[in-house]
Amino acid sequence: MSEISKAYAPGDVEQEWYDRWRASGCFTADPASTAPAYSLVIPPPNVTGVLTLGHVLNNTLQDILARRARQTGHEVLWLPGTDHAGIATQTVVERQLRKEEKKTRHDLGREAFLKKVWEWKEKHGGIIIKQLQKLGCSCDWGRERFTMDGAYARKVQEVFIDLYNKGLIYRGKRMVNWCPVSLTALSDEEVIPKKQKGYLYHFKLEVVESPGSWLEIATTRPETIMGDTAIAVNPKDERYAHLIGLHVRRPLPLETEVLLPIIGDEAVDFEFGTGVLKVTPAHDKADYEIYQRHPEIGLIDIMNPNGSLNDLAGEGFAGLDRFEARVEAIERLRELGLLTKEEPYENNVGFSERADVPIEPRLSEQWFLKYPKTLEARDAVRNGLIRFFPQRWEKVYDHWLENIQDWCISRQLWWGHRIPVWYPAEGSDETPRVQLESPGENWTQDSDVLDTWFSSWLWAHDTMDAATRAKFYPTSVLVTGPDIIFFWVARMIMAGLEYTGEIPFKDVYFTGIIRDKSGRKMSKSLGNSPDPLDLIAKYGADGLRFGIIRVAPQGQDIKFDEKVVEEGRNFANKLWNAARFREMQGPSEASPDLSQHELPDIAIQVLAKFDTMHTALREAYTDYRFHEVAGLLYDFFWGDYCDWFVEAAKPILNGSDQAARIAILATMDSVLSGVLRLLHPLMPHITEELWKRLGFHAPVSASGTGERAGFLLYTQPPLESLLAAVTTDLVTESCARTTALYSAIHAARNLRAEFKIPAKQQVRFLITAKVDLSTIQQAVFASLAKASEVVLLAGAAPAGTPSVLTDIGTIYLPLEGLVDLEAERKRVTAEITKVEVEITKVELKLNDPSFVEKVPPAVLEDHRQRLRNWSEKLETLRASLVNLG
RNA sequence: GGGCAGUUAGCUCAGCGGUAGAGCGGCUCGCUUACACCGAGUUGGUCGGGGGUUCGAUUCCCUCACUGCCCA
Repeated sequence: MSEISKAYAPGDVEQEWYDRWRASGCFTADPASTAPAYSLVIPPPNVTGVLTLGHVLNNTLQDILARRARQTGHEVLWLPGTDHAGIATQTVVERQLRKEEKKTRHDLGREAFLKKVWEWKEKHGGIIIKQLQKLGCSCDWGRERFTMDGAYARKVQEVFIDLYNKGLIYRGKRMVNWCPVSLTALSDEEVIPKKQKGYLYHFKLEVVESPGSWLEIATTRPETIMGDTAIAVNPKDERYAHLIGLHVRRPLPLETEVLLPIIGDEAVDFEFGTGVLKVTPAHDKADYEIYQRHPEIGLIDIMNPNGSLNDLAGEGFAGLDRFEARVEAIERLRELGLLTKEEPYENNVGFSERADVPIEPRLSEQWFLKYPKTLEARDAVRNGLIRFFPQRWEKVYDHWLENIQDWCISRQLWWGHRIPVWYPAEGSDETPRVQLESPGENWTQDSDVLDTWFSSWLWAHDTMDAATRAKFYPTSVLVTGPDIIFFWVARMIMAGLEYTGEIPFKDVYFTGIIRDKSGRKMSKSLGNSPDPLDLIAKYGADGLRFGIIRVAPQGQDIKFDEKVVEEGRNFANKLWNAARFREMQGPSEASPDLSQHELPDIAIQVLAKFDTMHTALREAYTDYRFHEVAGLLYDFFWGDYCDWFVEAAKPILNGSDQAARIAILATMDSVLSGVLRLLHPLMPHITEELWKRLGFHAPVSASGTGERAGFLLYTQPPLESLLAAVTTDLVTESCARTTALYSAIHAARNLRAEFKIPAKQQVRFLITAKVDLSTIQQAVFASLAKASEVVLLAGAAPAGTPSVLTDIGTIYLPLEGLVDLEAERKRVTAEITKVEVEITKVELKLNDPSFVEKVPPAVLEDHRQRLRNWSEKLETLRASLVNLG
């Protein structure tokens, strides 16, 4: 066995194991396997994407589930891939084209441009995949999919055709969310409302039929005045109702004189502004609805697709950007003497998710989908067929489905799945056709492509071939962020129900969102998003994984601090060194038969702690409490095993009792082997490495013979209690004895510190024991309390000796004249006061008749015991105070 | 405007009806042959405010305040 270095260096270890797993086909799912299936599909990251901490969290969780499932005997499929991210990818390539060739996509033409995008994808599109591999993700890479793959893309178009034939897809001229930068329509879900500080502009208009009476109007968008076709008031509003039917003169553009009718519409809010609304049907969703109720007012579109104003906006406005036009409009109103007030105002403005500019409501011809299977999708979650973790997202999901709007699925882009609709040549009698292939010459295909989500909603099933689907669909669980609950989760449920007749997954786990130290969302522009690859280089993938999981409680957002990764790295190092320590004691075995040994109390205690931890861990897995899994392993291993058991074991390992020594080593092997197996899903590389280094890789069960058998990755966690061979009575007693011993050691160390005994200095302890102390227990006490000698006394120690009452008896620290009696009296007196307070608290409860009557017997007994303990302690303290004179 | 989270030690967060916990930080010791990416000890909290239910509330209910997110 090679010697183990002092500090764990993850770099090479992680790469080597990852390569070895892949080379041995450990991640490859076998549809022919008879083992129960466990499957998940990756939420496909954007091909233009690079790994973020959000991906780290999300994919580590999936990897944990996948690896845990393999260890517990499942045939696992974790299917990876990326999506083509229509807008994002097209934007990236267009930018590159502009920079390198000073061309636009129109200069190249559709076909040549798409060729460029594919070239870009082949060259740069795999970055995030490589990064996921660095993280240790055990995806079945042979099944990697892309939403533009031939077969998948064909399926997307077939679905369009099918839904069209079912009458669910239609084309229509509607108000849509228009992105003036990407020059495409967006779905409602792609619009992010942001609070914006601006102004509410008030201006007044004279009523034509009633000179001298003015109407004051409040608006945040004076630049759209040229598109106004009416003024609306609420017919129930007594201030204005009598004006309905009259007119005002529209102030802009100056050169065109237009009279706007004053109309009545119930939708007008009395409270907002002045209660008088300018109606701009072509540039506001609510106004468009008013127009639909009052079509006689007409509509005027004054904007170009890029957000600048067109000729209809009139002289001085045409050609201006919408925000320049706003300034200009205010100026004109001021000049006309119509502007009455500029009031600071904060409102919500919809921003384009991708381009991060305010969207423009715009009337245009688009394709829409009436969602299929909405009722079934709702019921699936309502009835618990699909479970959400945390459960509260069910309400959000339900609410969205209840108020669902048709989905605008067309995008004015080139990169994506082109809409399979064909139009006949102009002048032809033919009607458009919806089909995959061109009907022939002179037919032109719809120039739009489909929303990227219209392809990814098929991800759960159309990424699989027939055999794979037969074995692995529906998938077991989906791990994703709550921010795409509508974009993806809900739609995937509908698609699954529509096209497979089944739910696509049984559980959905929603992760938290990773924020920076001060709670801000991570973003490129803020520069507050650390590169996970840097973190991996610095702390190892295992350290990063463990650190993040340990601070990621279910469904809570995470404030990220590099410190947590450092802690993960430290834990890896602790594990490494604990294994190193074991190695120094001689050969180890993976599954020692503990029934062959007479186990010392401390061994039984640590094994019992392991069993308790293991039980809690199994429970934590059942409802996806990963941070608890990490916490349980961390606390057990660092605290119970390293700090206490290993330290307590040292005198035995160095002692002459060979039977005890061997029993301790067997205990260490059991615990280490158990911990490595349980920790593997969280920290795959280091555990696999140590598994091998400790020689545990010899078959654990006789059955394993395949290629996978030698790997920890395919090794079952302990199937039964490590203490199966020990009677429960003995376990209880051993644990009680050990707990008493350890707390006595703690008290003794505390006593040393109180009297400022240097850590290095060995001292004599006297113990008036109230229990039998075995040789081993005495040795452990001496070793951990750094005692030169432990003397068991029959009676009390000499007057003036500092002491402490513990569960094993009174411990004295004889200091022969070194004790400052006054200081010691002070210490004891302070202690007495504390104990008296505790006694008062317990007595208060016990003296309350209703407490004694109503409380459960166990609690009552607990309190009585507490009183006995404190009283005993008080007596001892009082005695020692007397003792001090 | 509606909904959902959150408010616990200096910081990040667990706990959620019966003596307030962890990690980090602070302080005091210690490079003791697994580990200084460490060990020992210690400090530190009227569990956001106010009501209520209960023998008992950080934990359940109501209400208010602030913070964040989602949907209008």
